[in-house]
Amino acid sequence: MSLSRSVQDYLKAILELEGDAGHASTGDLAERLGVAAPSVTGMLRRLSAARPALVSYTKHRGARLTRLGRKRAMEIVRHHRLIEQFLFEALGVPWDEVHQEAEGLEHAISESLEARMADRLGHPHTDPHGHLIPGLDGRLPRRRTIRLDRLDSGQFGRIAEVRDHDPALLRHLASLGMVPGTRVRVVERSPFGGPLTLEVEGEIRQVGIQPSSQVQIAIPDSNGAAKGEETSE
Amino acid sequence: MSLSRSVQDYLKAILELEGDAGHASTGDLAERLGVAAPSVTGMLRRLSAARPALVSYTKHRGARLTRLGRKRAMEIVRHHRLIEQFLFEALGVPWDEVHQEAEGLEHAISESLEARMADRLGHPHTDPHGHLIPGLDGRLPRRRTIRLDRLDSGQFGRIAEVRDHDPALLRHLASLGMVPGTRVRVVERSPFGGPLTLEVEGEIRQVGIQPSSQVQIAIPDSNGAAKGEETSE
DNA sequence: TGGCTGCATTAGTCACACCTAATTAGGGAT
DNA sequence: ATCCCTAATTAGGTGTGACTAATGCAGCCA
Repeated sequence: MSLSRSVQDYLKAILELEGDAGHASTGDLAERLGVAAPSVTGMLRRLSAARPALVSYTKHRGARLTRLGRKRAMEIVRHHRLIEQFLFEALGVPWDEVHQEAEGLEHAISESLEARMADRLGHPHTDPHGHLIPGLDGRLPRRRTIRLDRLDSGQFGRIAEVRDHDPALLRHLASLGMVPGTRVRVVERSPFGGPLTLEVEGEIRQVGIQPSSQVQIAIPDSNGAAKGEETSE
Repeated sequence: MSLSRSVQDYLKAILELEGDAGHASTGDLAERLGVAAPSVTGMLRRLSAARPALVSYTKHRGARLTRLGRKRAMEIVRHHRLIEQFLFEALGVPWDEVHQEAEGLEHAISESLEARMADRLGHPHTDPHGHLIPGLDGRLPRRRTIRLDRLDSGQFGRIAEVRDHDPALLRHLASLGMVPGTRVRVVERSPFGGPLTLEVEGEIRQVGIQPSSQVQIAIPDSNGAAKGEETSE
């Protein structure tokens, strides 16, 4: 039983909102998917009524993915991120465009084509925005990150990933050299949501609080796996 | 105004049937699209009622594409064939699988991604089955071909293109070395739909009438453009 | 505890694209 | 000219996924 395009989009959106808030509310889903709230209620009812259920849903209390729903969602995310990486690496599509392209292609690609792409890319672990690519089993390694705007003055770290929905934001970040892997240091935090002063690749930059909140900084493993990188400074 | 996936599939099917028979009948469309005949009638009514119309349709008389409909259909065929060529050349997808993959991807690819793929491939003129790829303007150069099973004994020519819908046929042809560009000669024709005896790359082969009918042989230009090839024998 | 406010749900439609069953039209054979 | 057969159309219905308008619930503030 294959899932319709709409259903796939709902599952992916629920997965992402769950990551942010623990559950996906009707309103948030409606906004993210660009549909009216009643459409969301209707879909959640159907998804939770299906056997086996993909979503668990209680009225007025939002939705969560079931184990199976999460698996399906992860498969879609795998498609999406592999496609992004392929477009970026193999075809040179700019990193602010790959998300939009992948949004359509993720529903059209076959498993065998996906396998071929992964092969060609050497089975990458991340997409162009630094997001981890789930394995074929739908599982992801855990990775601890912290939002750049939550770092204190003087702290530093390496950019792990950036939110990919807004092309303008991505272009802005790229123009500042802020791509995954880049090392940044917080020079100063202005209070009350003012801009951050950062050191990026030796340059001092002012970055607004909004863009900063879209950037995740890697938290090094405590067991020293990433120690080499940290001490190379 | 973008066309739904179904509409795109109808336009493409009408284009192909028009090529074979001059017009697309309800029944033929239903068979090709895998839907019931009344569904086709309904769609043709909608397509011909739309302003601007994509299809001209008279009851019991089948459908034809309008100028605009043909343009749209050609755009889809361009997507399809470029994707086939890309999968074949850039990803090594076997030629009997590319059609099926492209069937889904053709509806999901953006113009800008298509341009990038065309660029990467050096703006190819044919797909892996030898079919011509329409230009961005939706136009195709004319090319004269004749079905292999219509060739007389002793005649020879170069394979221009082969039908791509049946993977088993494609595997069969590939196993005989019968791919676009290959030179074949008709050694003998059995009467009453018996097999053809061919010479392919120096080998003598028996080929059934059904497979032969799916192979188109190039008819050399009369002005001698392809003369060099013909006389090199 | 009562009431307000905002968010969510129910109620009722619509368009799209499909289906089966019943009817009608076209075109060749008698 | 009529009959018959096949193909196509009309009639009536379904599931999906969306919408607007109207109603209902939850949680907060007083």
